[in-house]
Amino acid sequence: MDYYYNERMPELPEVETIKNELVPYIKGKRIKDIVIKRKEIIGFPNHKSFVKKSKGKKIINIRRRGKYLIFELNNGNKLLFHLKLSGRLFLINDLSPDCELKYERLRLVLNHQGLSFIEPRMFGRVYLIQKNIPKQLKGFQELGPEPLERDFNKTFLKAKLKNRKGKIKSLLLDQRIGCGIGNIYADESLFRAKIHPKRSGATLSDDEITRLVRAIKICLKAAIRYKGTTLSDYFRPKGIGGNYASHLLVKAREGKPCFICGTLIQREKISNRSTHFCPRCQK
DNA sequence: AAAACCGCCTGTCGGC
DNA sequence: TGCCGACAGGCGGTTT
Repeated sequence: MDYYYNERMPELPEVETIKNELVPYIKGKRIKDIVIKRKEIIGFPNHKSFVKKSKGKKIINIRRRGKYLIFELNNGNKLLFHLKLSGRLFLINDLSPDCELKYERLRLVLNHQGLSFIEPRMFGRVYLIQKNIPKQLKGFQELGPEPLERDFNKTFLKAKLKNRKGKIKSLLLDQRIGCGIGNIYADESLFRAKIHPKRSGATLSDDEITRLVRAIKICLKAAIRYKGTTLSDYFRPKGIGGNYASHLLVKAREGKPCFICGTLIQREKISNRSTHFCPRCQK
């Protein structure tokens, strides 16, 4: 049975792809102007200080941390983007003021090029940070280790799951644990690790934790290789989608046969999140 | 402390 | 066909 797929948010592989594809166009470029079309899109500070502290500065590097994109400026300040559910960053060549992009909230004007922050739902934000991290970015400060780095391992995850009664699905979505993981890759990872999403974190055995760590790394790496998952709203800076959707094992496959055992994939709300899993393979 | 729940915001869908 | 309530969802905030 088909239904409307709301799994649309950029997660780690999507943000990583956006970062990789922005670097050749943006790195080393000067921000000649900043056009704010909706000032609420600026999470910190107020929009006037935001412009004052970033206009005319050079973008010396672009990094990713969790689901955040970080533009490092040559004055030591940083621009942090969070795309949340429907945010997109588009490279544009037409810089004329009458080039109206639907849902455009902010535009960085560079040399002969622009970077447009499109965000229909207005959940996404851009922050300017200097030395001190504002309280709105507490979550950024508390992010756990990057899942593709060595310090995201069995020891780390075991410590985090110890005494946790919550369901493993929701624990993976906690960015202090599953940094950069969202609704798609949480489900994909649990399927690959053969762990039922409703299992309480504390009940996972050492072997299951090892499998989960491996599964997370494999899923994320594969999705990066295919430049992310486009089900509805994620697009890369040049406007094209990612190619991982056809490789998904459970997400968006409700009612379709499990690739391992043929049982129909189920969808259920777990901790208020639409969750896909194989009721037979995942224990 | 941690788990559960709420609200932000807007497009899309299903029911009538 | 058009209206409208329900739904989705990351994450910060609030309540339990």
